[in-house]
Amino acid sequence: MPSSSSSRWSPTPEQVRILEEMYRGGIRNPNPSQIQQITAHLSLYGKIEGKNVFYWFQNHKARDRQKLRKKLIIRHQQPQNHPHHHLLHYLGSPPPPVLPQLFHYNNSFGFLPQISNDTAKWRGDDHLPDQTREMDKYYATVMRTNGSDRRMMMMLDVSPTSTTTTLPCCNIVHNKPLKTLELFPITATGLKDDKCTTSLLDSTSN
Amino acid sequence: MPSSSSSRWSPTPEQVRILEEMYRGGIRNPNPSQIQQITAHLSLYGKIEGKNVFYWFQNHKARDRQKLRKKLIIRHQQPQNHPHHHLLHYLGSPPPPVLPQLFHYNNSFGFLPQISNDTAKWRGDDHLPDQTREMDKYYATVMRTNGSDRRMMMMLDVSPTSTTTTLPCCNIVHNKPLKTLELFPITATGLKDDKCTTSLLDSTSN
DNA sequence: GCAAATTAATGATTTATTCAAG
DNA sequence: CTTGAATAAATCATTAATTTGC
Repeated sequence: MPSSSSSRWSPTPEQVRILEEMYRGGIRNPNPSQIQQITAHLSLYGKIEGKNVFYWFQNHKARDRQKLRKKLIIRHQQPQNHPHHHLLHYLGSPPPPVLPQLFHYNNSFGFLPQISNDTAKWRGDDHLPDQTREMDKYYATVMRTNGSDRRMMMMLDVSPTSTTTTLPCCNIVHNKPLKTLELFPITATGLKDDKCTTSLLDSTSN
Repeated sequence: MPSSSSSRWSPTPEQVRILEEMYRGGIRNPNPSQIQQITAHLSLYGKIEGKNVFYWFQNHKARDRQKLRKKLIIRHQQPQNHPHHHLLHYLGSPPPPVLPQLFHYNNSFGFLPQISNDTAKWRGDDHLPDQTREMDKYYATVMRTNGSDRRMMMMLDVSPTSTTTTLPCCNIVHNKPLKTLELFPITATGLKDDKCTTSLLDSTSN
């Protein structure tokens, strides 16, 4: 039995492999659509939920960075005044400039690796085209129940303008019907936000 | 339309008052149900979304604690070796033991103030009663759309045990018919057979 | 070989910090 | 300057590796 009590997700090797590939491909902060897609895809290889994907990326990114930091510190060996640990914030993984071809998931999925807007945030300066943009940020908290029962929820906000009016339950806007799992033009169309499409490498500032 | 561009929520005085009362009443980490309720209630006083409530509590707690910390530091005035900011972690607000009567919201809502498990975690030592608990943790994703359109979703996890097939992508399971907003398990990210995906998504292969 | 006991990894939570609108 | 929004760091807790004694 599926174990009445697996209190935490244990990714299968395939799942890990795929996730790592995506990570290397440039994904850092998958947005909800991406999470959905990834989850759907990975669920072919074993039990998985959206939150697992979310957490995986969070942790992976953090630990990746952590490793790098440690390395550097050892390198320089200056124990004296290592700064407030915040100066090292963006050390870890300057999101890959552009994803290499590694990312063959482009084929199966529709999304580009999306250079996470870690450094480049949407500076709400530009007047975005219009809709077309789907979603940008997310936030997450998970609560657990007593024994083994967990659940992850996403509550659709009653959109401010349209007071309710139906929530299309599948609020995802699948534009086109596709085959196995694919995605719809999420992030679409090169909006400023996820510049994965157009300007991939410019920023790199820091 | 309400301002094509209000990029962030501005609570009305009433909303703030109520939130503060709840905070003083002991609420620190409202769970999704609570958030729903609070949101529903506060929406009577102005535009508001679940995530706003969530963030409000996060920020309020953090800043409350922050203030206290600052005070203490000034008090002791020992600039020399103030610790790694972690020693002060649980300084801020030891959640009120039990909420005083302040919390008249119990009347209108169904939830108890829930002393957040800030300090006291369930160290799986105690055998808790059983079910009766609703949900403890939640995870939510907020996505924002271009201009003014935002949506926050909570997707109910398909509970691990019940492998409810079906889920035609729209299987709404309103357990509780709340008035204003309802929730439903969108996307069964945990299931093997991803239902809605099959028919809905397209390949955007481009 | 195999479990119990330890340790290492890593999934899941919480807290601190940063960014930016108003 | 206040504070809503978002992200990253730190922490907790459980599972998987592994070591160890038999």
